[in-house]
Amino acid sequence: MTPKKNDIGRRGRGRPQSFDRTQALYAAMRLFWDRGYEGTSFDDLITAMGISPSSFYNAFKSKEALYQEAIEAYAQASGAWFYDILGEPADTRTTLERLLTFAAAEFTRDDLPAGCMIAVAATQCSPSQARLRELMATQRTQYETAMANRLRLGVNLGDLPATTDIDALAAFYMSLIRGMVVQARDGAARERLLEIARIGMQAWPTKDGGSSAA
Amino acid sequence: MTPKKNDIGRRGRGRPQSFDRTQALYAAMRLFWDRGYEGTSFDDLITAMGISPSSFYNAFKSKEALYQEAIEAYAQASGAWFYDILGEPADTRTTLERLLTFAAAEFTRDDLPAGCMIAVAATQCSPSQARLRELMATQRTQYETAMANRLRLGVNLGDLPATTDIDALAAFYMSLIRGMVVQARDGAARERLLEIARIGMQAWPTKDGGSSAA
DNA sequence: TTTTTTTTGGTGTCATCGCTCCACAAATCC
DNA sequence: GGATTTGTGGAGCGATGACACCAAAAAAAA
Repeated sequence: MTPKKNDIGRRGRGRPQSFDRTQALYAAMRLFWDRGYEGTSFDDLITAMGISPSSFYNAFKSKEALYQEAIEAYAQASGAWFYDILGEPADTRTTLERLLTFAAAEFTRDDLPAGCMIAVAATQCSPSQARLRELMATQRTQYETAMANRLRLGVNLGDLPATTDIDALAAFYMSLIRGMVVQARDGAARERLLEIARIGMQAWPTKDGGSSAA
Repeated sequence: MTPKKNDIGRRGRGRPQSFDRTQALYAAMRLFWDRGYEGTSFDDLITAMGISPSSFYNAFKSKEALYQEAIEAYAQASGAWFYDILGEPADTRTTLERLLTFAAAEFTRDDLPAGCMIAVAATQCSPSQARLRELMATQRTQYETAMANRLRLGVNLGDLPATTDIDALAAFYMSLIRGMVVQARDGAARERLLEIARIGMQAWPTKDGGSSAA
């Protein structure tokens, strides 16, 4: 709570900002996370951020620009585990298992809104928000591509059969994760998400690429 | 386009409605389906329904009441396949397989909005829409409960191991379906959803309740 | 035909949304 | 200290959202 200096430092002469820009951004992020873009009003934002409209406009340009910044902040703060785990030097199956387990935990933290800010955002919105919708779809595609790349590496490493349909497998696990997000937002307990994750790992491809039926 | 009589018939004396209430309701349903509740404005609605504000108010009471009617219409028209398939006299695995396959097809019809009206609706919304949010969560719970009941029947029929965690398995498949909805809304092709469904069936419990690993 | 009941089109209204403007305050620079 | 530069609080604004009202219209009932 100690008022820190702005992270980008003084920009020259003139009156300094009376608020912590980073802190305000995080407050906005949490609101957007919980309520979505359209569900968060300007007044909600400036109240939660503790600043006036003019300060808002001066520091963040517009609600839409703030949302984009909030997404970036989310990706770096609360979404980094995804890429972190993908980059760990474990075998591919273990990596996916850790990813799902971590997702279950992250989606049910009691110090942050439930679920994920990006996973199901702007899937239903007014046509005037088409840009936002495409932005979120792009974000989701990027996460899915990152997973696909890790799975492809798994094929190269011999962790997965050469016949594996990488893109489909990535789509499957991302679908599962997004469904977990809906569960979390509807109030599901962490244990429930962990069970979903465990069952999801049963779908992991076998050497013969076939079913798990006896 | 021929003006049909209202499906509930004349209600007595007085001027008859000049529009088809059912048709107007379906037009509203499609808008809500595509844009969500908050993303659909009053003007959008009356334009798509082809009626005036007073006719709207007279016939549907309010936007929120209309939304509830739209959900019911959706459940009966575009969501019925879910319960239909659950009620088919196939073995449990086949039933789930058909459910996922049908979902992939239904979520990518070109004559209707992509995805599902309920699966990811109101997961992020303003606090003023708390009632709506709970309504949608309840709807989702009902679909999940219906699936759980069918799975429980499967245990009783011997289609599933007695040790199966029914609720977890239902949560898993509903999560997958909801994730498929996000994929569909982001523009995924039907084939992609079918692949997700196919992979999802790999997670089907085996007799030993264990992994499919060799 | 007259009365009664119901629907309709058009307009008005009140609140909210997302800014925007401006006079002032608080720093730095000289 | 004065000039300059930048941020701030608060008031206001145009647009949109979701109705709400009312007089006219159109049908059945008498």
